[in-house]
Amino acid sequence: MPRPARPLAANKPRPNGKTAATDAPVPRAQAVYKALRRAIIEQALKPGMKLPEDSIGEQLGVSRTLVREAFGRLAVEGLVELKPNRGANVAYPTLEEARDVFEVRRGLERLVAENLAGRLTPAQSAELEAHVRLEEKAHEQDGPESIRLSGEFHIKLAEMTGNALLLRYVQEASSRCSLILAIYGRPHSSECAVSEHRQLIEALRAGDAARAAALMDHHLQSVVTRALLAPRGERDIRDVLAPYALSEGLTPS
Amino acid sequence: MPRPARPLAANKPRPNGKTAATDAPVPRAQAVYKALRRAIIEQALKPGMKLPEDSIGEQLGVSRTLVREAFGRLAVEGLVELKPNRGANVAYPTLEEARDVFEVRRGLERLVAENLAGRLTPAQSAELEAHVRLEEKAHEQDGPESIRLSGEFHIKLAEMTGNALLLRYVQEASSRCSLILAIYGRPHSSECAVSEHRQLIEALRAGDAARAAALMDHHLQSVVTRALLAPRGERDIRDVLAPYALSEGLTPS
DNA sequence: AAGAACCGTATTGTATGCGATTATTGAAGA
DNA sequence: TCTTCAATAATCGCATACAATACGGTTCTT
Repeated sequence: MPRPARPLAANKPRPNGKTAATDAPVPRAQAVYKALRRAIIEQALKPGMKLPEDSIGEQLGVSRTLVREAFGRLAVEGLVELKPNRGANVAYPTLEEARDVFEVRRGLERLVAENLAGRLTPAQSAELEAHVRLEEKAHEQDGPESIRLSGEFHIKLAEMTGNALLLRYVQEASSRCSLILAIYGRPHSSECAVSEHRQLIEALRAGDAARAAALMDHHLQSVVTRALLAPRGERDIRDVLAPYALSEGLTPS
Repeated sequence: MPRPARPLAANKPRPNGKTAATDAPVPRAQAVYKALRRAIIEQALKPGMKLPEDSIGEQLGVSRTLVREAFGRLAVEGLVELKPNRGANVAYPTLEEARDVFEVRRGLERLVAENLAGRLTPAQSAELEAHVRLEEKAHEQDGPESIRLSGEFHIKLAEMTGNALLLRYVQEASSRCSLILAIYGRPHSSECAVSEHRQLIEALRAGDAARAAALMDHHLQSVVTRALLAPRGERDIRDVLAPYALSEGLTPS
């Protein structure tokens, strides 16, 4: 069912011939990349889902060329799996990969904490406080809002280091964590304990690098145990059926 | 001057019609990606160099499409800079970016050290020892061999963690370090002190995670001070002229 | 002669098309 | 009824073609 396929938000007609102030003609390839990235992170595209080039291109109003380019980049970031001659899927990390991601993330964010300890400007400090207050508010009605906010807290911290590479890696790891929690996480345990965020800010402001690092480490560790313990949606049918077989005295080959 | 343009190692004509056993038809896009990546790391393509799509495609025997795809991925990894409508260049990291990369790398490799401490199998241990011996031998004649080997030592360590993401990040950081040292590094100070590698192995084998992490940290720190201190080729004319201005009592705006 | 506007060329951005590979369906055989 | 196999449909891999943009040199203006 080929729907109208509106040509993506990008590059509006622009009434006057002049460039409208700071209007860099951003390549649409990047727009496609961002769109897919968001769709995956927000789980509009679910883990493991097939990603056919032309239907996606149709939906976004671009040709397969651009979609392919986006796939390539997303594959580097581990958000899509690219199988030769068999197309692309939203990545479906194994439990092992999940552990790897969390381990690396812990290392990275520990670095963030160490970097930031004793270097927060009053403005940054205030921004973090405000953010935590938002988290608390959202935590009460426990919507998806809560999840998004706790994620953003960590991104904000990474931004404040001023280290672009560190930010990129933290973002990447975070994205993959979203995927992972979508697969293996409990329904909606809002992943981060707000109180732990508070303590962390405290340590950062006090300039206690070691304590900040330890808090961060522990914080992320507990995210794993809190949210990641129960593998729900199995990837392989065999995993789903195994317990049934056992209870019936059958032995899977 | 359009030379013959031999079609890349990929997909040889294959005399018999049959697929030769385990012959996965690797996508040529990936071959292009790898080729460019290596060329950049080995500095056949120098930092800042222009990368025109069609001449590169011609040389590799592929169309611009594949070259562009490769550029996209390399850009994600920070090895090329992609400017809209103005093409691609080999990345030319600023000193600030350089520091960022080294900081992240330190964090990552510290993680490697912690992960590996007390977990080295005898085989791995032996492999590392052998590698260090190679380094020592190469160190005497101080060729480019020496540099390559010290880099590989770190990659080997990352591999041994079994953490794919960690390996990827360490590799990425290493690649960018190559670029950085090509710009800001001393001519051929073989970057790593072999003795430090030895000590590290020692600590890993002893299972002393804290000491291993500290050694790694210190080791990478000293790479920076050893090799990175003297900014040679400046990117910006202003940097070059500033000292002259000062010595003449002029004040740059 | 210095600067601005113009135009041809080179290069990039994107769509489309064709051959190749894989998935699917349905029929014949066991 | 369950396989095996073949024909067809769907999808991918890649090259090519066309449109849009930026660069360099030239000419025109002041």
